[in-house]
Amino acid sequence: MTDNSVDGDAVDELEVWCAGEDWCPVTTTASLIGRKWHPVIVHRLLEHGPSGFNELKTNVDGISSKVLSDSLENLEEKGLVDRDIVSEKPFRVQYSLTEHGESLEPVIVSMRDWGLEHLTEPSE
Amino acid sequence: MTDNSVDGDAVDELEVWCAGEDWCPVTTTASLIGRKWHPVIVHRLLEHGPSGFNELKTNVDGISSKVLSDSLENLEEKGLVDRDIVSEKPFRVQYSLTEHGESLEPVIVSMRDWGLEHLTEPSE
DNA sequence: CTGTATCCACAACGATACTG
DNA sequence: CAGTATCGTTGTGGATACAG
Repeated sequence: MTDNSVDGDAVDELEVWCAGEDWCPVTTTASLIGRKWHPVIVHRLLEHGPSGFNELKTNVDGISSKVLSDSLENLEEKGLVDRDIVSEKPFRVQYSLTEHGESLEPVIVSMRDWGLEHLTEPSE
Repeated sequence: MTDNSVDGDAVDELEVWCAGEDWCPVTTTASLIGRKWHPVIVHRLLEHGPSGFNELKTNVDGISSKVLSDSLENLEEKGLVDRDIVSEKPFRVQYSLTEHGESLEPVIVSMRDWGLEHLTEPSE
């Protein structure tokens, strides 16, 4: 390895960085968002910005309260999502992405693009 | 599709394509590779090319026979991976990516890059 | 080498209902 | 609005052993 410059042209080839080491960025990334709903939730937050619980629930489409709740808790633990109480009287909460979470945008975008190009028919 | 509205400048904003419809490319993509090991396996196949079972098992690092077997079967069902018997006498098999599977490269690369940039310390 | 056979544990998911 | 409580099902992961 010349010098493992992480970005830019290093992308043209998928090489080393995992050789010999016992961790791998793909593995680690997958452990954070490699779940059925996590990428979708992050995506909705990217798309719609900070959202309330039910707003998110509606946007995510098909997720149950419990699963959304679990997922958000998990994303919080991982430092990808922030939960802020914006109002006590009418109890309102806002979920938003942390910087860490926002940085996932390229990943989510690539997933979206792939889905758009290769899965135009979900019935497959 | 070089015309892809999906890439390039379209990325600056994450908008529509999911509005009103009951499917979403992110959801669908996540349902295919939104698992702990799937992206890693696909990555290894991208990196090392067609691989045998144990070769893959070694490369994936830490995965058990059962889980790898299960995952490969799942990836096959999804049309992302092909399994070819290359030799009967000394029984040898080769797993390789289908075109569909190879097309996931940008997604895997983005996951790798994100991991490299944001998770230099897996201990976090 | 290429897996399968078990068994087990636990996480994820899902539906429904219900509370503050 | 923002969740929790339950319960049940399925999926995922991991260890060990064994078979073609």
